[in-house]
Amino acid sequence: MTSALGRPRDARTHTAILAATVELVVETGYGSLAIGNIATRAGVGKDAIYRRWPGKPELVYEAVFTSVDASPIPDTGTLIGDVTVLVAGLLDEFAAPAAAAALPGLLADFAAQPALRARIREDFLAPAKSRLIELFDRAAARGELSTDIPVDLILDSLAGTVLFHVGLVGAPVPPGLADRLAEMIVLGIQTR
Amino acid sequence: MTSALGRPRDARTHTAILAATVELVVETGYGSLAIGNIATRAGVGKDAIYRRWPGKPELVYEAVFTSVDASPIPDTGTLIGDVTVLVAGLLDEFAAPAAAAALPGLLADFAAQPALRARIREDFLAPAKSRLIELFDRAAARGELSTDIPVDLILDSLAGTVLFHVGLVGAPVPPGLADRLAEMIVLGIQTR
Amino acid sequence: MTSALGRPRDARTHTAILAATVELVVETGYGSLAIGNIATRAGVGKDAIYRRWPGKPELVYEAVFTSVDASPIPDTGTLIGDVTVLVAGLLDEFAAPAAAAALPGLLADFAAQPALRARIREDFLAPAKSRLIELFDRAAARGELSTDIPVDLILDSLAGTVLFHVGLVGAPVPPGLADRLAEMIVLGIQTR
Amino acid sequence: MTSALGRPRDARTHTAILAATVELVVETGYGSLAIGNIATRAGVGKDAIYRRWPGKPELVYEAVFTSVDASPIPDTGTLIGDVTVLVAGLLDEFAAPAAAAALPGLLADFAAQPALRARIREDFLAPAKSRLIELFDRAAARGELSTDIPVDLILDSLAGTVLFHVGLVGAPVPPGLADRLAEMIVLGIQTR
DNA sequence: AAATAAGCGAGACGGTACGTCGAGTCTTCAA
DNA sequence: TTGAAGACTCGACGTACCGTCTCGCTTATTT
Repeated sequence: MTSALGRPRDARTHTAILAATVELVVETGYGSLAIGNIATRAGVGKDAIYRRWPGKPELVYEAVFTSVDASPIPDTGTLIGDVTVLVAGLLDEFAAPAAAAALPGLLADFAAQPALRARIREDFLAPAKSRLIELFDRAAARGELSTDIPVDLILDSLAGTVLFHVGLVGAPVPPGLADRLAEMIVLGIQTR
Repeated sequence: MTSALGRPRDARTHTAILAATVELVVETGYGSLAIGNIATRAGVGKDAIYRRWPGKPELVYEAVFTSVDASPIPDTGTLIGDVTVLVAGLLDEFAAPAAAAALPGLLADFAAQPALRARIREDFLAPAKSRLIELFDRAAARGELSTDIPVDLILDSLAGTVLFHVGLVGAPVPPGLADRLAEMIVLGIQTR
Repeated sequence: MTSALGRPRDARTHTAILAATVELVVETGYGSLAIGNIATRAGVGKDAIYRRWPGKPELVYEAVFTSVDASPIPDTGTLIGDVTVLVAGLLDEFAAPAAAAALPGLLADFAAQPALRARIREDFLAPAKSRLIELFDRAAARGELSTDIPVDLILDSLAGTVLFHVGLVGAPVPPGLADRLAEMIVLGIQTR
Repeated sequence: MTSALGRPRDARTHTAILAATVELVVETGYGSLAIGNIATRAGVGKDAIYRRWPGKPELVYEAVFTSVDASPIPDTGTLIGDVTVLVAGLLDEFAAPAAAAALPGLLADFAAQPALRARIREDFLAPAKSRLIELFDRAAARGELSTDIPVDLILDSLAGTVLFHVGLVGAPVPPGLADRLAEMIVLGIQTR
């Protein structure tokens, strides 16, 4: 059991850094976000940041995406209902101001480093995939679906579509987007 | 007709800059790509670059995406065939080494600037949309399709899926990806 | 006899360059004086300047010091009177706006290049020395002076004092400066 | 008493910068002296220089003229002796390799900026003037001198002559220069 | 008249240095 | 050991001039 030696880390420092990060990423955008500015805004030294996170991508990731897997797996009784809830959740999360501001740059930095690239798969895709599989298993048990489902393709489609719309097109999310996207994909795979 | 005044710009300089950009973006990645290094590699002064392009995003865009709209609109006789050809074209273009290396960072920079964000819509989405509409019109004429088609949603899905897979997941493109994606989307809209 | 081949140089171009140089050196100072700006102000190409002068120092020198040796050798009847006139002439010339603005930087550039350094001696010191010698010869003939006069030292003193005051101290020239300087030096050498 | 906050400036960095400046100004001359090269030679970042000095003139001034007022006020018993020592000191200081290399360009830069121009008067002329006044007071007490002495004129003459000779004429300093200059000026003012 | 040749304004060209900014690390004192 | 402050090296930024060059055009002399 490792006991803490020396002065313990201050939780308020942690909080202040994350809060400052969220504020600044909205104000200046991810690309113009400087660690030094975050430190100043948080009333903190730069080292206090580098002591906790290896760099900007990891810090922003933690600051912006806190509740990724907090939401429970939906169970509405129909596949299309479940997928709609899932997509709506994605949209909610990615369309938030800080997320929308951070996403393109953040993804670019993650994509550029193999080590971070792996985290996209592990932290984001893998849990989402297991959720999807559960939905499909339930749907198959109800007889809604055949068994050989291209889960990876569906995952790429759902996430890619949402990210593309929110992060790159930059347009506001139209009302029925989640419903229409879920319907299209589910019909596409149900029809064989 | 205004005749050119002063010494005209050297086409070889132009070419050398674009070539050096493609080389370096593959070698170092978009984020580490420095204008000064491009200039040195091209045997050119930095001014020669800034005279032609306002910044790194515009330069890389022109260097990497040259033949966006060069390919003819496919006409295979079936909607699913046409869309497959379209998606395969997207995959070919985005999976090329320079494009794959440049894409995430490039999209981040474009997304960060409203002026550039507009260019995504104008230079990329608008032409793609008109192509899609033509395919759908032909399909509707053949009776393959009803008339109220969510073109924007389909566009987001096709482009988003391809970009997500190539740019972020970073995995090699599996053999049948184009066919399976096209099939899923087309079935998804034909059924409803 | 070499006859002029091709189009002869335009005298108005010459004039315009010199005029623009004088204007700009007063407005911006010697250090911030750029050949390109002179060309623009004169409505002229940069080559028209480089065709006539090797560089900024030579151009400014010609633009600012036109009438160096135009004034006649003074002959007032007394040595002190002659030297006073000489010093007053120096002060007039060096205190003019363009000259005062150009002098320190110009001298620095001349001093930095051995080739130009020689021109200080030839174009400026040598003629002044021969003038001084004539004054001293006349004074010796009148019995005002012994014969072994340290002409070089006197020259350094007169020129150095005036340049130091005008160029570096930057103070306005006090009324009796020429008289008092001439008196001090002449008495200093007459007493021997 | 305010205690120093943050990491204190490293004295070795300071020293290394000044040493590199002296070396380079001798090797390349003042005009070709580049801040970036000084930084490289000193093994230091450019910021470390700009943090301490506002620009090249101030840096070179501090690097080259360290011991301006270190020498004690001479007291030889006669005015001419005292002034000779003073002039010899000026010559020694200005004829040193680094000083001779820096002087013309340095003076030009100082003269070009009003703020620096004032420093010539404050840091250099004012102390020298008070020294001169002390010499003259002692001489007057000994009866060597009348009381109304044009101190400013004498200062301009001594400094101007030395600077002109060393900085612009560029000739080596002849052996008896200090004696002869001091003699001329002192006789010039003693004779009334 | 045609050929030749230099001058001319405009501006592109390869360089070099500028002064600023951010990165990530290090060093001080205080808690 | 944490923490705020700020100095440290490094590297890229975008700009400004340098002095040269390459255009189309003009203005002279020579054939």
